[in-house]
Amino acid sequence: MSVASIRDVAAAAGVSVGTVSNVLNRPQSVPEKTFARVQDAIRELGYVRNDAARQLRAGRSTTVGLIVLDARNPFFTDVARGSEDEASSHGVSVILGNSDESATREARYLDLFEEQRVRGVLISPLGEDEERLQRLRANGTPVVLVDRSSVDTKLSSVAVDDVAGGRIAVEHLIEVGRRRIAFVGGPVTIRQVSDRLHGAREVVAENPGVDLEVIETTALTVLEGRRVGHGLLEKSPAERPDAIFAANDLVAFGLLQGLMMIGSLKVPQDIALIGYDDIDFASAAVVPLSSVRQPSQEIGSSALRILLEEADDADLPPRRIVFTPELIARASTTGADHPA
Amino acid sequence: MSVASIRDVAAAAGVSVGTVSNVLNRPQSVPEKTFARVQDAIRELGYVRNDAARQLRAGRSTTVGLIVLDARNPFFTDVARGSEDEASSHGVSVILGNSDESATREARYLDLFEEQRVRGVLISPLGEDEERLQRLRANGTPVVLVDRSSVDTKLSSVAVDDVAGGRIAVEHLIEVGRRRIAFVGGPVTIRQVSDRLHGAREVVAENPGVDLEVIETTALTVLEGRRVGHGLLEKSPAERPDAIFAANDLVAFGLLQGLMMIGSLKVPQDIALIGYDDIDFASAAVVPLSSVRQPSQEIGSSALRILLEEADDADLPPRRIVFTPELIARASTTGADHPA
DNA sequence: CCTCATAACTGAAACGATTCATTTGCTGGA
DNA sequence: TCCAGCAAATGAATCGTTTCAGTTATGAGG
Repeated sequence: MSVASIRDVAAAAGVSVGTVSNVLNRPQSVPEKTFARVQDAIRELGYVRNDAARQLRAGRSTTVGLIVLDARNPFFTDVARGSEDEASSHGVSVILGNSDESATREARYLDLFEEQRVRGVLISPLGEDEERLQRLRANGTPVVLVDRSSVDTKLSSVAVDDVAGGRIAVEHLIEVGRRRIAFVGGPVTIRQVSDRLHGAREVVAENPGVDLEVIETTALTVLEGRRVGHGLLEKSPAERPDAIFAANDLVAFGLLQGLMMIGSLKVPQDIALIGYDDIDFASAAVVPLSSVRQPSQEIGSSALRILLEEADDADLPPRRIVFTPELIARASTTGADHPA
Repeated sequence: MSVASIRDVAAAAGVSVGTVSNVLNRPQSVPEKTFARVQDAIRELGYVRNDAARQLRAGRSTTVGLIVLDARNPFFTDVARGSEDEASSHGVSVILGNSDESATREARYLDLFEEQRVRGVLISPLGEDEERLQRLRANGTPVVLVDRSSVDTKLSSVAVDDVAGGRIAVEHLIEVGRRRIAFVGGPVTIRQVSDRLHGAREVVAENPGVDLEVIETTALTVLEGRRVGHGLLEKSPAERPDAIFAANDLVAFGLLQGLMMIGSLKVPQDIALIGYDDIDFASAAVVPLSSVRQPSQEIGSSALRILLEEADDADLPPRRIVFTPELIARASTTGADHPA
């Protein structure tokens, strides 16, 4: 049951292989009658293009590779979704690799993509080591960094401005009337965390009368959030913050649990709460959670667009796109549309 | 800057292309000195195998395609992980497609995989329509269904026994001393839901003195769970259930919120609660949630194993593997290790 | 009826790796 | 010295597609 080739189709339709190829790739250049005859033969034989041969001849594939740090992180699935949609409108396919924060896995996917001669690579890289990526780029495979700016300026990148995100969150808290603000998150060695904190500090500095307390956690998890929330219960209303900016939504969830379920503080009445990332669960929390949303899909689609441009013109200068995140205000800060 | 080919390597090392190919594919058949010389040339030129040419000649690729219904569902990411790990130990790569429950996207990925002449396809298909998959199989590409048993018996499949899962959950509730059990979930048109309910009913029928109340929801969401939980608050201790089996963890979360945060019932003291899927958040809930875990990674790895066996021997009879899920008992039923 | 422009079609060459029937180079035994 | 036997290396043929220079058919204009 070996599969039909273009030669078989040509024979069945009584034309040459060149004509079949034209039907496939330049349909408008073939008269209607011939076109139909060839199409019939294709259907008859169940012919399916052999991508390997196509690619070998063309020297390039119509596939781009995407390597993400964590395939189950909603941020990355949205990025993937954005790039896939953009790709399909250009007749290109995206194949996804999940490095899962493992250097071995990352390297394996890079090997695979390189052997496949992909049109380009989108990657949220594990480390700061760009050597391999630079080399890839130098050999003619465009590389676009996702969610990380290039350390030096040799590679294009698409990222989000976490400093701006921190600003947005705290500006919002001030706007709804809060003055004693706590930042909860950590470790601050994570770039995203320190950037968000940095943005928060900027805004506080610009607003006299507003205080910022930093409560560092060891990880961005629900458990850590709950621990901190629990700790806050012991403070008197005067010493405890009247608003919290959590470094991500998971921490915010933990805080919500610690404050409301274990203790009996009310959100937002006693303490307003805003998270970061706007994960799915955010809107489904007991008190729907305000958050800062990153334009994940746009990140994916513009990364892909840049990639294809670089694929067409190898010596385009590298570009860096930085998106600004967006405020999603919900009941945990506004008190509005409280459910149930 | 065109990339080096095997010919260039051969020239650089002063050997024939056949010898380079042997170094690459049958290293032990090449004397050490020659091997080293060729390896040097490869490194020197930065030679990378052209997979397209390799595949064209070989007639088959070393890639298998995996199509999942929802790339952000932890169940599927675990399945993917399981198959990737298994694949890499066989020198095979997995490329992932996310159909996102869209027939168009599913079809697009099938087209892509077919043109790529993948070694086989793992798929959790959208509908019951297996025609296309049967055809693929008939043309020599093995297909293994994931998380769905084949309607007729033409295709191999790997799935989980949801009836058994329902049994396990309710048996556990009975074991911890509960007698008035409620099943919360829906719509029952979802096969997984009706199977779990079916298992629950079986166990109740076998245990005199145990009652089952079915509370159907319109979707398996946190919101629906919270709505039901809220409703239960109005019932007197005598009429309300003393245990709830939620059709999945999201519903269980909602119930937890409705019962504990909006009302003031205690879990598990007043009502024991068990969910299904054991999602990440389950262990991070205020009261860590008991759940039923599916062996997702094993599903992925055995699906891949079957696939490769069928790829090697095309007329192996189709197989169906059914896994039994596993109980994960936590505080929401046992009352143990309550945090904070 | 001829010429010539154009449309339609043809088919050989090329892409790069693998395979395998041959050739080359050695070594030891007679 | 010759040769059998074996290891090592060779290189042409092959996979299926695309491309493009070249051939054939068509038809308009004279």
